[in-house]
Amino acid sequence: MKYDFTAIEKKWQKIWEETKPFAAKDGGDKPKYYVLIEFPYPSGDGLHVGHPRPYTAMDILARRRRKQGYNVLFPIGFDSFGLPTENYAIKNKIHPAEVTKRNTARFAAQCKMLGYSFDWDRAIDTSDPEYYKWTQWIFLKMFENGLAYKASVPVNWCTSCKCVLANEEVVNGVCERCGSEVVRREKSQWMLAITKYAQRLIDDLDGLDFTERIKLLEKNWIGRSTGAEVDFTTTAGDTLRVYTTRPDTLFGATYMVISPEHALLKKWEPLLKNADEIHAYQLEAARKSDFERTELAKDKTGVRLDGVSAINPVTGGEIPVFISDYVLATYGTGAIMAVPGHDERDWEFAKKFSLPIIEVVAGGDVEKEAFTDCDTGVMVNSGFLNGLSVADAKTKITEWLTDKNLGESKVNFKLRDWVFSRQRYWGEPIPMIYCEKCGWVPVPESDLPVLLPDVQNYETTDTGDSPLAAMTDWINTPCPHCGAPAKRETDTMPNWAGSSWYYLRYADPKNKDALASKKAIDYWTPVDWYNGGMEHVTLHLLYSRFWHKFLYDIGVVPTPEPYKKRTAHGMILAEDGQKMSKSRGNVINPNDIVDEFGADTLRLYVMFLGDFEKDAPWSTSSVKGCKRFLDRIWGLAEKSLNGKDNQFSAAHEKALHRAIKKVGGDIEALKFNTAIATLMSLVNDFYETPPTRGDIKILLSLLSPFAPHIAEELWGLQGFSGHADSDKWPDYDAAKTIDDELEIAVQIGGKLKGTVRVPTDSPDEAVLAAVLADEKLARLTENRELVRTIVVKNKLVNLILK
RNA sequence: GCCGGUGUGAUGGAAUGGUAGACGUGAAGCACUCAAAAUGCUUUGCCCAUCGGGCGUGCCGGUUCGAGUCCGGCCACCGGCACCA
Repeated sequence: MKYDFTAIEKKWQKIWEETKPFAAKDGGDKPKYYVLIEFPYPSGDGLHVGHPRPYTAMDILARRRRKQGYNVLFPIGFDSFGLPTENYAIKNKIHPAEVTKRNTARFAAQCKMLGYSFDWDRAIDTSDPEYYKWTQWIFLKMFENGLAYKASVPVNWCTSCKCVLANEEVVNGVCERCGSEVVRREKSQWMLAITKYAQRLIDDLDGLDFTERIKLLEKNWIGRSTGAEVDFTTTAGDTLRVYTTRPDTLFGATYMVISPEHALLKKWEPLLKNADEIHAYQLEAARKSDFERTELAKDKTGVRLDGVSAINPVTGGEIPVFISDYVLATYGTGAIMAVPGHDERDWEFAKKFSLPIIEVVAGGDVEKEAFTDCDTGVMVNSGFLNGLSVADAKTKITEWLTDKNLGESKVNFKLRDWVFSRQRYWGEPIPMIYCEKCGWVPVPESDLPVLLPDVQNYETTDTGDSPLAAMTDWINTPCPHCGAPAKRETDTMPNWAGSSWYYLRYADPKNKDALASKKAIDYWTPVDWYNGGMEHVTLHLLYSRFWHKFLYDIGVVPTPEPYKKRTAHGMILAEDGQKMSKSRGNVINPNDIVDEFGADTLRLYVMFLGDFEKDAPWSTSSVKGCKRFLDRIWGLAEKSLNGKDNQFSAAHEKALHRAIKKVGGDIEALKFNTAIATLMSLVNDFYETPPTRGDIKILLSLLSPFAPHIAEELWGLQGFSGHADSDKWPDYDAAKTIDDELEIAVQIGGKLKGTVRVPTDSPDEAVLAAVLADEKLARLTENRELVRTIVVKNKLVNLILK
């Protein structure tokens, strides 16, 4: 009989659909294990061959855990709110909800085609009102706790489309759609105070089993720095507060720079003799996009404030104040003290504007370049700090500033609060109402969800408001507080909202009274193993950790962290080594591969093609190697075999024990490629010496997480009891993985000269005797004095001769 | 510029400081076949060669009995961040 993968895969998928062997049970005797993949965004293109890599990996893990006796939760859902769907809907004039329905159906069918052991009964959809009701509820809780606030922040504004653009929509400083200029503009937006959690988001990484590169990326992104805030008095009378990480260099501060957006500029306007020039500079800076501001960074620009200067608090000297766009309004206090001797940017600026450069840390040549080394320098020209190391000077000056009430130590983060408003239709409505009298009033919990109304036109508007702004019937609503006429918020949430808590909903996806029951959350969370893309580490992963911590603080979840373990997969590249993308036309569709080779082959291949954590190019011609492997297994296992079901043959006993150990260990270490190589070797052995029933049973049991359909089919054909996917993961006997006799490498002076065979665990003398008994090796040692012998047990002998 | 990562046969990739190249692809040969495909078996890092020997993991050095692996200094490529004071 031929290996008819199409029929076999359909058969088992139907059985799984009907008998639901992968449905998770809420409770029971077995220990729980929660395996999570990043749920897909159901785009119109369907699954591409990149999706199966992480999905198959986690499916293998989930299937192994079930065989190990765990109660496994391995859920799936759809992150369906978002811009691509909305744009597709606009282009094709189909309602986004309709588009979502079609796309999710297609994705689900594709996932089923690949035989994933998801618990489909728990499938969720972030655009389902029953779901986003709770996304809105969390937002309300955040508002209640002072974490959600409305603020005016700079956004990308297209001068022609008259609307706000996402950063991704700004390409080389111009609007992606119309090619016109994009400027920064202040706009009132809902914000989430993620910065209040910055310290905890860093600290709590320590206790988590995340791969190091993930932790590092999050830490760098949050960007903690320690320094001090220092007050400078000005001739205008106001205090100008700066943030610095080098308070030790205060004596070397020869000028100050404030950002063009700094609030004091407005106040100081009457005092400024060159107000026009400053205005022009401010306008120019505003006109520049972030992109230009950083690209043109090499050449420093700025304008000196004519009419206001500052006093250095330690020297008492009067120093000039500049505005320059190299100082960011959004970091620190939006103002800096400039120490050109010890900061590269300040040095450049000082050179350009011929400002004095004072050396306050000895060790370099400040006339040639800024000396920024903190470890070796000694303080000079710094009054009471002279002679101290940089570290000691930092401590002393900070104490001094605190003492004199001129400043204090301060920690800053690069992380900014999260801009949470989108002027788009296809997202969760932000459940807030604006009342002239009461201000922003939250929608009462009992009125949730605030349903996304049906609109005729969901295109963006000329005014930059959400398409919802035209829905007067929907907008106008009485104030929940005083009953006066009021208006709903028309902005929606960003696509990261629904995915920030979805793993909680899986615990209890149909709950109508809470985002999930306390019992279900206590039982299932935290997620035991979460795998996803590296590109989500600084967005989704961070956002969801933030939300989870908030939910922990208000007593909704029992742990401070949502995910115990996080790993990340590499991308599958096209055959040319480039990223797969529709525009390059190099995308591989999994359906084509499944049609030609079968789902089991595709699953094997995506796991076999390289190191799971690294990018790897696709190769259609290599896929057939995996198909051949399955064909060879089929050839061995479809016919009737001798032997007992639960006994290994003497010929294969060692190889089997080793394979059980290796495959299990490799799955845990994400080394799926070598796990499959081990199985391939085993099959090669079986072609040399025919296997017994017991041998084949183990092979199928180990294979079943990787290629579940064929394993199950052959299991049945052999008449083994039960199913391959529920059969206990086999145990190995460490003693039986060891050979009786080994080949020992023989080196002379560190160079490999030959090998000898000796019994395992032979004493050193026996090994040496074997070496001398070898004619060739003995000849090489003739007439030479043995100076030293190194023996590595069961591995190698190294003879050092004179 | 800063922070990561990577560099191994024709090729995708294996190798707790201990026999480099497992496993797969490709290629060559043999068997089966009228023939081809499929399948099975064999060979396949490079150089000289008869046994055998020499050289080999981006480059240069170091540590070590022994280095793809550890250390120092380069080079190249990929990714992220980028005037964060």
